[in-house]
Amino acid sequence: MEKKLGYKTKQRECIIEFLKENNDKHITADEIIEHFKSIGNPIGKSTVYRCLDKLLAENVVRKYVISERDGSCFQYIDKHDECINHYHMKCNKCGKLYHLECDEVNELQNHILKHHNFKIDICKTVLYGLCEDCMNK
Amino acid sequence: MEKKLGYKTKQRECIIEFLKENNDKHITADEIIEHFKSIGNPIGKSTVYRCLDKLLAENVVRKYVISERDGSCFQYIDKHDECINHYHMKCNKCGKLYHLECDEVNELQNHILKHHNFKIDICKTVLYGLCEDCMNK
DNA sequence: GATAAAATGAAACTCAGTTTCAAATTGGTA
DNA sequence: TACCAATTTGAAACTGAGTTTCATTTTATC
Repeated sequence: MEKKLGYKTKQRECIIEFLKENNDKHITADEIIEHFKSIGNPIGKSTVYRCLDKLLAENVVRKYVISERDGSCFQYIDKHDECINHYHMKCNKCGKLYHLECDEVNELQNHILKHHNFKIDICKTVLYGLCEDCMNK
Repeated sequence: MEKKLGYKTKQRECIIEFLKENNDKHITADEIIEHFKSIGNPIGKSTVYRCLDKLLAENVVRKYVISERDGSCFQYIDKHDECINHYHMKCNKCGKLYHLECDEVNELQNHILKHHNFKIDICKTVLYGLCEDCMNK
């Protein structure tokens, strides 16, 4: 078993560190670019995008495609955290993002896997609809 | 009750007609533009996009955001057809799109509405994951 | 230190979608 | 029919996320 991790570079380490520090948030590529520019340590656009692609392939980060408009979000995967079992629900009207943790909903995954032969990727799946606040308006 | 339908224009009628004829497919804005260019009756890009926005607001068409890469898809809503009760599942690997019709899955909507106060919009929601073929590779 | 493989970054590009604005079309109304 | 305001059109320029190119730099290894 070889590890094909490629070379360790300063840029890569910086990006990982930044994502680690913010692993309770969803961070966009642009936010990474802006952050390093603002602290006087700019990292090129293409480097950031390429690095994120690699980190995704290596399972170091999760990618969320939440907005039609804005860019994809990334989140560092903490080995200790088991919070991969929640869905995202996004309101079409106000744009607010909700986290849905519910055993019954998670059961759905097993159902779809068993009966429809499809293995759902919770991270990439966003349930769109109308939130309570917007329903009552 | 006034109807604020705006003016009827040739372009608008052509686009509606084209979507009607293809209401078993998912049509992108670009496909509309190409179609009318190819038959020698070009419709401007901005007109197509604006028209689709309006048709969406008027509930004449449904909009699907299926691909990260390609454009959104539109589908004419046939009044007689009740087929709004199916989800889309998209394979992360091969990109293939599957239609999921299943009472048990649809039951999920009620559950989420009752217990989590969120009204899921089936059309806009795409379940991402791995399809059978790609799982076995 | 020399070397090959891999990573960087500036710049130019792609592509879906939006904005701008002058010109054309629509649906009244005199 | 002629006129008019409101609306729609479309070419062109723009936006913004993400990609590609390629010369230069960095990395790990010998």
